[in-house]
Amino acid sequence: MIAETLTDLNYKVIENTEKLREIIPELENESAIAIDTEGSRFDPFSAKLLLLQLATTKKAWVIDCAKVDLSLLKHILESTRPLKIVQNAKFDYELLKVQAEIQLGSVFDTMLAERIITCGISREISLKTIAEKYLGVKMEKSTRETFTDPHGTAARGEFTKEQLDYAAGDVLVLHEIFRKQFKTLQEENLIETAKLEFSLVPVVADMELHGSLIDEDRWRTHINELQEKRDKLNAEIQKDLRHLSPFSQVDLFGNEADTINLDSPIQLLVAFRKLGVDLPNTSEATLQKSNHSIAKKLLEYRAYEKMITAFGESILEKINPKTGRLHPDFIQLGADTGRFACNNPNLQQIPADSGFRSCFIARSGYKLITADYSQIELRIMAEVSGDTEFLQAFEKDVDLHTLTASQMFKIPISKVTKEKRFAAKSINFGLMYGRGPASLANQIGISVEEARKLLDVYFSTYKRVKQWLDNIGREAVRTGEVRTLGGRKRMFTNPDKTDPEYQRLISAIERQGKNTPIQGTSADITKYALILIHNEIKKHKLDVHLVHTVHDEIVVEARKDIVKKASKIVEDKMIEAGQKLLRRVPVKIDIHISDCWEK
DNA sequence: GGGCCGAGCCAC
DNA sequence: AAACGTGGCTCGGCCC
Repeated sequence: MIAETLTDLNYKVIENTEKLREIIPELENESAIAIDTEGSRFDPFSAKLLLLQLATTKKAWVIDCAKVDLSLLKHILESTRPLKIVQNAKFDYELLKVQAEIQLGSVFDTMLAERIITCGISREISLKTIAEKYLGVKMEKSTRETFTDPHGTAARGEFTKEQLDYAAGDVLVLHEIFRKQFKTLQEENLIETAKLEFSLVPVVADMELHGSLIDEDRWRTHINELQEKRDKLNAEIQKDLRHLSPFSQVDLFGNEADTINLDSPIQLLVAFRKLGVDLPNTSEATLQKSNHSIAKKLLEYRAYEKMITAFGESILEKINPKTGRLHPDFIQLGADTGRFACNNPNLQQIPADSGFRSCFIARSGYKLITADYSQIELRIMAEVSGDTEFLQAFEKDVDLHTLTASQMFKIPISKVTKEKRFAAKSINFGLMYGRGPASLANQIGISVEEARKLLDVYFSTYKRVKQWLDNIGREAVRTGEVRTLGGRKRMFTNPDKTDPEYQRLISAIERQGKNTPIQGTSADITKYALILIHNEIKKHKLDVHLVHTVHDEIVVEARKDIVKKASKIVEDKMIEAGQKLLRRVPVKIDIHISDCWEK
C-alpha cells in the first residue's frame, strides 16, 4: 500500500442491515480481516459504539452501528477464523463486548506485536508511528477527538466525510502492517511470545471489565486513622518546637503563634535555626543525617502525608459510576521485561501491610482467592543456572534462605539466627538485581569489605549461579539481547565508547541482562496461568472472575458455593503454567480464600 | 495553566 | 554516602 491509497480511500459506508448482510459471505471467506471501532468515549461502560470498520486486503467498510443489526457479524468476529487484525485490541474487545455483546476472538494486535518486536529499543507503538514505519504514510489523527466531542455531529449519529475517511484509514493500513510484523515475528523467533500476548488480550479485557470492589467506608475510615496519626504527630512537632525554642513564637500582634506549616521548607528551616540547628535544606537525606528527634518525627509525618495523598481519596474517585467498581488499566506489555504495568489507579502499588489491601473485597455472596507463586524468581534462577544446591533445596522444599545462611556461615541449619537468615535472604534477592557489595552492606549493617567477603563465600558455594550471572551479563552486552524461557526478547543499545558514562551504562546493561530472564520468565509464567485459568472458567461456565494480578500473584472472585473448586483450578493452572517453563524445579503456590484481598 | 522532569516512595 | 531490577503516582520546580 502506498500513500495515494490513503488519500483516495477505497471503502463503502454501510447504513442498513441489508447492505451488511451482502458482505457477510465475502468476510467469511477471508483468512484475516482488519477491524477497528470508534466509540463516543474511552470508557466502555458509558461509550456509545459509533462505527465499526472492517477491511480485507482489497476493500474496506465503515459500518454505522446505530443503523444496522451487528449480530449478523457476531459469528465472524467471535470465531477463530478469520483472524482479526486490530491495533490495541483490548479497547475494541471491551467496547464490542459491553455495547454489542460480541466477544472478539483470535486477534493479531499490531500494537502488542510492535512492542514485542522493538522491546528495549523503542516504545513508539501508536498506529501513527507504525503506519509511517511500515507503509511510509503519515496519518492525521486529530479527527479522532471529534468522535468523543459531546457536541459534535458524531454525538447525533451523523458523520462527516472527514470522520468516515479517518475511520476507514485506520483499518486500511492494518493488513500491510500485519504482513510485515508477522514476517519479523517469524524471523526473530517471537511467534510464541506473540501468541501468548494475543491470547491474553481477552483475559485482560475481561479482568478490567469485571473490576475490583472497594469498601469505601472502610477505606475512608483507614484514611481518617492515618490523618489522625499525622495530625497527632504534627501537634507533637509543634509542641516540641515551642518547648525547645529559646525564643517564644509570637506573631505581629503579640499572640502566641501556635503552628508552623510543616509542608513549608522555609518555615521549617527557620524553626530549626531557632533550635540552633542549621540545615542546608529539608530534603529526606538531610533529615536522615540530622539525628535530631524532630527531624525523625518530621520524616514520619511525611510518610503519613504521602500515604494519605497517594492512596487517599484519589483512588475512590476512580470508581466507575456505572458499575460501582474500580476498572484499572492493565498494560499488558508495560515493562520491557514483559511484566504488566497498571494505572488509573495502579493497583500494583497498594501498600501491602497498612490496612489498604483489606479494603478490596468480594461482592456479597462471593469470596476472593489470592494466589501467589512461592519464591518464583529464585526457582527460575535454579532452573536457568542449573545450580545443584539451589535445585536440591527446592526439590526437598527446605527454606532456601536458611539453607543459604547455613552454607555461607558454615553452621548447622539449627544454628541459623534471624540475622544470618536475613543476610542470606538479602543476597539471594539481591542476586536477581545485580546487587553490589555497597548496597548489601548498607542493608544488613556491615562494612563494604565484609559484604564483599560475604558475596565471595556465597558465590563459591553457588558456582553455577555465579557462572550464569557472569555469562548472561556479558552476553547481553555482546549480542545486544537476552531472552526469557518463554522466548520473549529484550534488546539493549550499547553506549558510544567515547561516552563519559560508558562504563556505568555497560554495567547497567549487565544488570538488566541478568534480571530480565528472571523477571521476564516470571511474567511469562503468570501470563500463561491467567490464560489457563480464564479458559477453564469459560469452559465450565463458572461464576468465577479474574480481578487482579500483581506480577507473581493472581486474585480471583468466585461465588461462595464454588470457591473451593475455583481455588483448585487457580492452583492447578498456576502450577501447570509454571511447569511449562520450569522443567527441573517444582513450582509451589500460596493460596488463600477470604472476604478481602490478603495473603 | 499545561507539559515535563526529578525526587521520593509505593509495589513485586 | 551512594552505584539494585521493573513499574506508577504525587508533589514541587521549571519552562513556555
